[in-house]
Amino acid sequence: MTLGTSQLDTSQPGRGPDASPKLGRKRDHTRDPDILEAALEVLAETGYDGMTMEMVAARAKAGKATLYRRWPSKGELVIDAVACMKRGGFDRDHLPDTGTLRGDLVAMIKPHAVEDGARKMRIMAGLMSMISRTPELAEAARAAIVEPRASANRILLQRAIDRGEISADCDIDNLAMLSQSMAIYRVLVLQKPVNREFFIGLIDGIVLPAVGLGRPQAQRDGNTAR
Amino acid sequence: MTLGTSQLDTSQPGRGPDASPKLGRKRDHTRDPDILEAALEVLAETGYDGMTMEMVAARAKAGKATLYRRWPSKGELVIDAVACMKRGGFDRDHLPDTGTLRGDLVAMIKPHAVEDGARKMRIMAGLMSMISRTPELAEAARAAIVEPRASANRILLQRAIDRGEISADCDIDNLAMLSQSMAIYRVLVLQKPVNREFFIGLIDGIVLPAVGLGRPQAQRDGNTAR
DNA sequence: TCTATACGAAACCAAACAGTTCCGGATATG
DNA sequence: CATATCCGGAACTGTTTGGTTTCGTATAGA
Repeated sequence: MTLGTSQLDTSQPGRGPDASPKLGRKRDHTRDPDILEAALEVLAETGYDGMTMEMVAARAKAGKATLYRRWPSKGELVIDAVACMKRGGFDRDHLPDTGTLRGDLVAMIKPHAVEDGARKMRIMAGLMSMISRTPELAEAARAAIVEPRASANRILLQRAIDRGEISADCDIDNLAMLSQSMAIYRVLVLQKPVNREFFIGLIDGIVLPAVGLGRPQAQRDGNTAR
Repeated sequence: MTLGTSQLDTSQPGRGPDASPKLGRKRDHTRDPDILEAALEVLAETGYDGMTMEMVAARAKAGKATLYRRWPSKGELVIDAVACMKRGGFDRDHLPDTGTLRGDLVAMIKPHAVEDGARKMRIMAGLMSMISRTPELAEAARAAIVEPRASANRILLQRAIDRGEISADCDIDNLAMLSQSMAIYRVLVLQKPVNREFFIGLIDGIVLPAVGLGRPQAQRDGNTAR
């Protein structure tokens, strides 16, 4: 949904129907961003079940009461935190446009993007146990963590088709998810680092060959080391 | 679910020569297989943190005391259960050999294998939260759940290379993990079913094109359709 | 300055759960 | 039958933790 603004808890005594407080501080939940950020950090470090509200409160230098004033439960807080994690979403207009598919794909692998991706993978790992039991959370995670990159890849591939670089028959949908899938697998299952070389290897070893661009043997060194 | 003497662990028949008790019952932890099986079921259904020893005991129609007589902790039980989950491992000698890579890959997609794979995905999901904090568990899960299929794929690809069907340059390692990666992603993140069509689509849309066999529009009809 | 409000800190409560202990019963051996 | 062992079930303990309440305080508006 929208930011962390669910509905205000109206359990405070004597609140009038008018929502605008005439007196006292009017700033409304200033600490929300800090708390959400803290929740994401703890989530990435300990996973959903290992995470406690006290950890989040301590990390955000807040009190547990503040958390519960704002979110009715731990689950809601996590959903909100994940949903608010929109940063890193690739904007349609800021996508690389190098003229070749390989150039575009490689240009996507900025150090910042890799690092941010690793963080997201860790968050995703922390969510895994809960994700299969909370469709709402699954959707939030999908939209915030993996969909941005997948749709960016989809756009890049579509552009390559439009300019005639690759065939229109290509399985764009699966190809767009490929790097994310393999990255999750690598981090969560193989427990190996996801770095630039890994992505390059994927591009040159699978994606480009799969779209008929062959293996660009001259333009880089061997990645299929065994 | 109802067990009826699983063939998981054959530790009870031939007792060692040394440890033979002279009196009383000599059956040694007969219930172990049932308990391990129950642990896997509960694990798949509720995840590691949601799983309780009482659930496992109840499912196995055993007492909690029996569990703790045999395993020192919940963690140890889970590690053992995962490690004992060897079934479904593809034997090197029972792999399909149809003469073509596509034939072999498609032959791997038996209904039983798909169903079993889905179960393993669920177990893996349940383990996720714990897996990053318990290297021992991570290794057990990798060896029991994903490695068997990956290595089977590797063998199939290698055979295709050996017979000259595909180039030796292919990124075998990544290709062998591809279907597993995409399946995990699909089940856990996309929450869509992993069925035969999905795997066929992967083979025809990505794997075969990536190894230079092109898209087999002519050789098989109706398989790549939606 | 006064006042209402949101805040952080800490105490508190109830439920759930890992792990333990005890006991009656089943069962195989002698 | 006697005995030794293992089992299932249930009661019990101690701890953790989600969630609540209380209270002193900081702050912004009147």
